Amino acid sequence: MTVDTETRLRIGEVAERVGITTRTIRYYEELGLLGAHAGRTKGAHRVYTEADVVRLRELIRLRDALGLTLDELVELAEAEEARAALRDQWHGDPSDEERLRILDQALALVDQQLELVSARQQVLAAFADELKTKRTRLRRLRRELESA
Amino acid sequence: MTVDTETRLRIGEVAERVGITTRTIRYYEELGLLGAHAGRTKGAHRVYTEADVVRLRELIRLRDALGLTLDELVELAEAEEARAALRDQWHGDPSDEERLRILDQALALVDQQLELVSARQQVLAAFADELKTKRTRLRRLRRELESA
DNA sequence: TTGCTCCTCACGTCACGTGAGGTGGC
DNA sequence: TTGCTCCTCACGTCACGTGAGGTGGC
Repeated sequence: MTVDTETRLRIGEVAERVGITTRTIRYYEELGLLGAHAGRTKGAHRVYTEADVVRLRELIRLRDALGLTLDELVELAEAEEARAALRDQWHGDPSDEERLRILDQALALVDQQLELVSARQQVLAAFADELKTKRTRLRRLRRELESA
Repeated sequence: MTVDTETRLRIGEVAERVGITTRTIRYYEELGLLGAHAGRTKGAHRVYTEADVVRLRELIRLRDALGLTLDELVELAEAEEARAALRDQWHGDPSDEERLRILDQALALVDQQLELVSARQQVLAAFADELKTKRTRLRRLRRELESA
């Protein structure tokens, strides 16, 4: 899963690839969800890489599929940064207890997201069942009508 | 599936049962999603039945699970009313072609919703797979650390 | 009568949409 | 040079949230 960090993308290209508008991208940057490229002088074009596309897709999925608010996304991003900082220490030389703590935090987050996914899946499954029952009933009526 | 149309509910009770706020209920009424009880004098309390609770739950599910906008819900409600009007004719004595047309419209709507559900299910399934892979990896790391 | 829930404005907020007017890179 | 895409305000919109101030039913 190596990501191309060479190709420079413009905001319009990124927006099209992810399926959102440029306004959304600027808004997310404003909220601190997109680590605005530091060395950008005011008025200059924003420059992105494939890594930004991946990140944006992930944010959009958390928003749409799990229904997270942007505030929750910001929280999550902050927690991720904290974990990234810890991950840098990983190869440094933390104690085993420290490493366990890092892993357990990561596991808790994954479990939490899995539960949200599971809850949504149950709602959708129930909905699908209902719709299929409805469809069966309608189809039966239709057959009866045609054979009459 | 007979629905209690006896018990009179107040807006606060309805809100609690459905899991939304009273503001949302009033807003939906304003948009025409909730057939405001006609004979209500200005300032008088709104009165609901179990049927309204069922309807609201359905609207909320279409909003949350399928991501429909309120505009789309209004459209859908209008289409439903049109179908309800036709259903009243059903027992009247429409031609067989007319009946077929009614059934086909209903089937088209159900199919359309099933496709939306299916699309959402696929996204969630892919997400769940990713999270489970992540979890497995984290757990393996954790075991290795503990047995060291 | 006393709370409690309801009522109607009406402004605030979240997550962007949509121009206006101007500048920069192939 | 000419389009095209980008830039920054800044106001608009959708779907409600949140009081303010007042009235009605157990």
